[in-house]
Amino acid sequence: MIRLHFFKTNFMETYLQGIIRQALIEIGVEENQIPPVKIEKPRDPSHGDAATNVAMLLAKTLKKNPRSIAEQIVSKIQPDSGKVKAAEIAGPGFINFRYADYFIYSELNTILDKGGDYGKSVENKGQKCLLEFVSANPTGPLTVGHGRNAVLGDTVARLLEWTGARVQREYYFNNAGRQMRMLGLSVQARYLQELGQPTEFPEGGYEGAYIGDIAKELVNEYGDALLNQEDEKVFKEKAEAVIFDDIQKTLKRMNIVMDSFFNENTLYEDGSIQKVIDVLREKGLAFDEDGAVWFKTTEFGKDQDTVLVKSTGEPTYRLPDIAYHANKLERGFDLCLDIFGADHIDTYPDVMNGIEVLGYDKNKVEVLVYQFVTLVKDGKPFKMSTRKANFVTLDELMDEVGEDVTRFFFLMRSPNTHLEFDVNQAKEAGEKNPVFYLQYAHARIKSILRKVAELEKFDAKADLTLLNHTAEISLIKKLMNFPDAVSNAAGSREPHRLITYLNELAQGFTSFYHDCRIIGEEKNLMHARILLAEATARVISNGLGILGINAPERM
RNA sequence: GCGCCCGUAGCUCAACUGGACAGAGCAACUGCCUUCUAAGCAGUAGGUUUCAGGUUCAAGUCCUGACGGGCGUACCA
Repeated sequence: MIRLHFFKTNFMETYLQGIIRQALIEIGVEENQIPPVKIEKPRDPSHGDAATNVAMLLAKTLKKNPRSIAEQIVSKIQPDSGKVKAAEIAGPGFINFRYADYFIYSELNTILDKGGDYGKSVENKGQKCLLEFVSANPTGPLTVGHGRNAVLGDTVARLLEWTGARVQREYYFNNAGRQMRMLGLSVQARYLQELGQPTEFPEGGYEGAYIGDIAKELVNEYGDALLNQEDEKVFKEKAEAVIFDDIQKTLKRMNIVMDSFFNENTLYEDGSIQKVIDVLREKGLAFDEDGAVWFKTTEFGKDQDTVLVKSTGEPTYRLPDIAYHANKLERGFDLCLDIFGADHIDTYPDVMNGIEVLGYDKNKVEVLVYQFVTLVKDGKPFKMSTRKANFVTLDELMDEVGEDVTRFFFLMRSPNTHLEFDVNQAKEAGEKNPVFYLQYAHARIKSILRKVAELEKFDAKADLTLLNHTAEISLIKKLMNFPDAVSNAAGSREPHRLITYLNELAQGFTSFYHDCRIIGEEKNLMHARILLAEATARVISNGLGILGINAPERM
C-alpha cells in the first residue's frame, strides 16, 4: 500500500485541484481565466467530504449559469476510484466529492502508523521562531491576567512546533526602574516594621502579603543586620530573587518552561539603546524638545509625537522595546511573535516603525493581542488591581480549579474576545465542565482497551473495511481532519480552534461508543473497532498534548 | 474627540477567513444506568446574527454610517 504520510490532507487537496483544473482546460477555459481552485470541506456532511466553488466563480467570466458550468466540469472529471467517488453538483453550483472507502481506511492506517506524530506537518519546517510571552517584571506573583498570556503563548509555541518550526520561548523583563525600586522600598518598610521600627509605608508601594513574607525571610536570614541600609538595594535583590523563583514555579506548574530570559538591561550595556536614538536622529526622526528626546511618530500617521527619553534622562519603555525587537531580528529569527494584552497594543505601531527605520524587516514581527480576563465567581465579576493586595494569583486559581482546567479555560475562547473565567463552572468536577468531556472520552477508550487486553491477544492488523457503520465512518473522517485542525490553529494563532475540533471529535467518539460495541462483537469486527478506538485515543491525546493538558488513563 | 477590539439563543461562546439549513456548552423541559466509565446518551424548546444602507451568484463574515460595551489615547510599565 502506498503511504501518503507526508502529503496527507494536502495530498487530497492537490489531487482534486489537479483534476478540476484539467477538466476546466478540457472544456476550453483559458489558463489565465482559471480562478484559484479552493477546496473546502462542507459544514453539512450530506454535502460530501470536499467541495469546490469554481463553477460559481467562473459564472461571470464565462457568462453562463454556474450549474451548467459545473455540469460541464463534472462530465470531464474521471476521478481515481481509489480516492474519490464520482463528483456531484449541488445547490447553486457547488461540486461535491465524497472520499472513496479505500482512501478513508488507508487514512486510518496512517493515523495508527504515525501515532504520536500524527497531525504534525512540515509547513513551517526550518522556520526559526522567537516567541516572547509572559514578560512580567518580577514585582509580584503571576496573576490571572498573566495566565492568559502565558497559556496562549506556550500553546501557540506548541502549535508552531507541530507545524515544523523551531520555537524559542523567551521571557523579557526589567529589574531596574521605578517599579522595582518601589518593590525594594516596600520590602524594606515591611522589614523595618517586622523589627518594630516605626516606619511609613511608601506611597504607591506594593501591599501584597508576599512582601511581608519576603521581609520575614530577611529577618530570619540577617536578623537586624539590615536596619541601617542606606538604600533599598538588598531588599530589591532579595525580592527579585524570591519572586522570580516563584514565577518560574508557577509557570512550571502550568507546564511552561522558558528557553531564555532576556533582561532589558543588556540593551543598555551593549549600546543598542543608544544606537536606536542615533539612527533615528540621523534619519531626522528623533529630536529634542523640553529636555526630552522625541520620536517623530507623526511621520507615520499618529496624531502625536512620542517621548523616547524623558527629561529626567530615563527612557520610556518604547525605546528599549524597539531595541529589543531589533535585537531579536539580529539573532536571525524568521518570525518574532509577541503575546500582548489589549492594553499594550498602542506601543506596537511605534515598535514596528522603529525597527523598519533601523532597516529590519517588520514583516517578521507579529503580535498576538488578547483581550482581558474577567474572573467570575458566584455570578459576579471579581475586579482586580495588581498594586493593591486585591488580586487572585495563578497559583490560587490552580489550587482551586486545577492545572488542566486552568489551561483549558484560558484557551477555550478566541484571543480576540473577552474571556469570562467562571470559577464556579471550572470547579464543577463534573458535567458542567467542558475539560472533562475530552479527558473522559480518552479515559473511556483506555478503559476498554485495558479490558480487551485482558481477554485476548490480537495482532495489529485487522480488516478495516468492516467499519461501515455511519458512526464509524464519520468518526474516521473526523480523525482525518486533525492535521488540518492543527495547522489551522497554528496559522491563525488561535488555539481555541483546536479545542472546538477536539470537542467535535469527542462527540463523534461518544456516538460511536453509543452505537457500536467493541467487546463481545464478532472477532474481526472487534479487532477493527479496537483499532478505531486506539486511533481516536491517539488523536485526543495528541490534541490535548498540544494544549498542554493531560490525557488521563482513567478517571 | 481620535485609534484598536467586540456586539450571534436567557447566559458564556463557535462558525474552517465570502459559501449550502447560523452551531455547541450552561440554564429549562422529556426520556434513558442488570451490557465496554451516566464526568454519558437521545429528544424538545430557544434566532430578523444590535440597527440602517452598500458591494455580489452568495454576507454573521467585506465597505459606509448610526447605537451599545471594553481597552488605549502619559515625560506610567
